[in-house]
Amino acid sequence: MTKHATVREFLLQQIEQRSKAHDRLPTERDLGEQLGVSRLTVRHALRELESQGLIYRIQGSGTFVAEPQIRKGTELTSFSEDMRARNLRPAARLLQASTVAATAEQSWRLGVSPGTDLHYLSRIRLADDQPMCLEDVWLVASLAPDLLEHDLQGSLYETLERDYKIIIDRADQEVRATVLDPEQAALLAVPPYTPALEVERIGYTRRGAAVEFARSRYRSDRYSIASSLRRR
Amino acid sequence: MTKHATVREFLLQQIEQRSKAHDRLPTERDLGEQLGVSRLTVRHALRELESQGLIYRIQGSGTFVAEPQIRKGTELTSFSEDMRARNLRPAARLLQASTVAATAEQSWRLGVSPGTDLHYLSRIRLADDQPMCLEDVWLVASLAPDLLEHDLQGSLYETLERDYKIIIDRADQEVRATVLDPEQAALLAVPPYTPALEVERIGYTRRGAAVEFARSRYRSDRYSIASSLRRR
DNA sequence: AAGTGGTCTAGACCACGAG
DNA sequence: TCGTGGTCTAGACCACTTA
Repeated sequence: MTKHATVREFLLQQIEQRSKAHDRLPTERDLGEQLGVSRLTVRHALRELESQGLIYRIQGSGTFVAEPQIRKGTELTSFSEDMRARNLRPAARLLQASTVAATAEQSWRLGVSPGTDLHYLSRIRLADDQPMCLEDVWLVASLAPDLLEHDLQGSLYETLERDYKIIIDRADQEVRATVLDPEQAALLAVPPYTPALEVERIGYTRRGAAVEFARSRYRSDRYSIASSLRRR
Repeated sequence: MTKHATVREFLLQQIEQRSKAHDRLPTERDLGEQLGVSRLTVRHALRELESQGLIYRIQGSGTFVAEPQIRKGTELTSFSEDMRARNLRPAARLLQASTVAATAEQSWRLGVSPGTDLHYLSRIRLADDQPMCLEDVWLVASLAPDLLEHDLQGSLYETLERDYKIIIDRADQEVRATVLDPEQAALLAVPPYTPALEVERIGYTRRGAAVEFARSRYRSDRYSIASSLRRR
């Protein structure tokens, strides 16, 4: 536990338990003296809280508690994390799992040669046992050999981290509106041709190696993407 | 121009003109000595570049140029800024402009009393003269009196900033998939019942005062939302 | 005029990665 | 073992807000 983490936790307590929106927090100098750390350490903690949208600072005036926001921010989450954050229980039903050769499009997106082995998973993702989205994932097979012999009913991100020490640290994502064809609609238990949110994602490690390409189609009646945006 | 801004600009030059992805940048100590600033100032600049996804740092190893990402990050932009970033020319065609009394839902979202005066704008937003989205906006009238007498064919955010010194600094946004009814489809020049991205946004000032509530419906054949996400 | 956050310095030690 | 980024200190001055 670093010192700035201690300061951050202390402030989180204050904010959540003893403050309302727009309450003034102690000055940086006061906090440092009170907690026995330097002002820079206090500022480090405040910077983190500000980037999470929990506080705002006005030069010459002070530091204040922000109004509660709908969602923390726009951060990368797995389906399982996303559902838990919505107080829903995530699960998966495996439709198909195989190893295939990368098509031209897939190899381009994943930065590998065409024909490279990819693990392909097709799953229905469930939330509280109700169908939430259809998910197709292609993973670079050499990074996760024998993946298909693991349990594929749970969080792929957690399996990759636990069994292969692969952390998806960053992703490029594209969101668009689409409609479900009759087959897809049947799998999601909605009428044919209802609208859906289509999310395409390429996941990378911190070093920039592409690991997965995923395409998910979410039921529009049960799913929307909420986020807090900030200027600059 | 602060010193860390100078360091940041220097590094941007290096990254854009003399580097490839995964090239190693000079050490923090070297940069400080070379540019005549302290290590903390260098770290400030590096932190900004890291948060923009332009570099990544590995403790014990070094600082490296990141692979180019599809979009900078997820930041709050006006329609006009968004279109310009896509190399399209933004415009607006005004359908309706009036001052109305806030409904229960609107007053709740904007944090004002029901019945409060709101400016209502209904516009077709164009990109290179082609319809891109339908936009309905409600603004707290007391914050921007006489707004309806201004030019409403351009960027609302720029008008608010220039004429009223109001800066939308933060927004809570929700994205979902929907379909266009025949009237909406006609205005956007697409077939009825085609899918669309619906974006609802509440815009706030830095101090947390709600300024606008906007609902936009984007043509799914011309518009998608791309973003880079990061862990934590 | 006083107090706030914003910037900056010159040092120090620690945790981690690689040879 | 050595060099890297990560953390931290005790000061200083500046820019801005508020009274």
